[in-house]
Amino acid sequence: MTKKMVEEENKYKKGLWTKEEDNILMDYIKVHGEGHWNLAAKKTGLKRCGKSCRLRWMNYLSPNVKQGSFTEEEEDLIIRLHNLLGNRWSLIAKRVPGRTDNQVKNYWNSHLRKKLGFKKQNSNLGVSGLTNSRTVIVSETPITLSPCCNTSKAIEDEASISLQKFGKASDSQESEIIESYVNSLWDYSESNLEFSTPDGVLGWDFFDFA
DNA sequence: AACGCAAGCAACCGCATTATA
DNA sequence: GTATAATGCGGTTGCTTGCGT
Repeated sequence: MTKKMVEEENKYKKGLWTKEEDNILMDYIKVHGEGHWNLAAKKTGLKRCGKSCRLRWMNYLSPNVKQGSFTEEEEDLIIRLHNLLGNRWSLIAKRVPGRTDNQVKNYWNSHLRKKLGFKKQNSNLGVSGLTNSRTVIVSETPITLSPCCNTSKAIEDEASISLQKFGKASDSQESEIIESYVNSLWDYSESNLEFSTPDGVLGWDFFDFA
């Protein structure tokens, strides 16, 4: 390792944030607002990179972040959203008020995955091809669900058609489609749901996004 | 009391995407 | 159109804490 590389590595502090660092960052954001994290890192004199400042604010310091353990309602919501979206933590977090993607991800990995008997898996579910099958593809044993609701199916079909229509959609287009799809499905599912499964393991509607 | 182990979580890393010059 | 910087995301790491022996 060259001297320059060592210098570069020592430029920024790593590890847990101290109370003092938190206060410095909060004071800065109170005055200047969020954003421009690299500038914030420089101006505050914190030996942290902009990325680290952003993460600290987003995941811990922001008044919008809810601390403490997850409620049953939140847990329920996360499970349902994960079944719809896969490991798209930021999308899931947007729908769990006060929770960050990191919180949701940690909670899923440390509590829910175990609880539900999910295998560890690399998944980028949720985007590249809605199918008409209703299969849980991330559980130990795939569960095929019987389609029992025309409205839900219609919403799913519409999302599928939209995605096909765009062909190779850009990420933002795709996100938009998924967003509206989830909204529709979510609104719908709030008032309905309880799909039957052959073994009764899970009681909601699942879609195979693979 | 001391040790080892596992769980939980904060933070880091690498990559992708978006914005700006 | 291209290069560079900034931001966002998801996977992973490693420290802390609690529990069992």
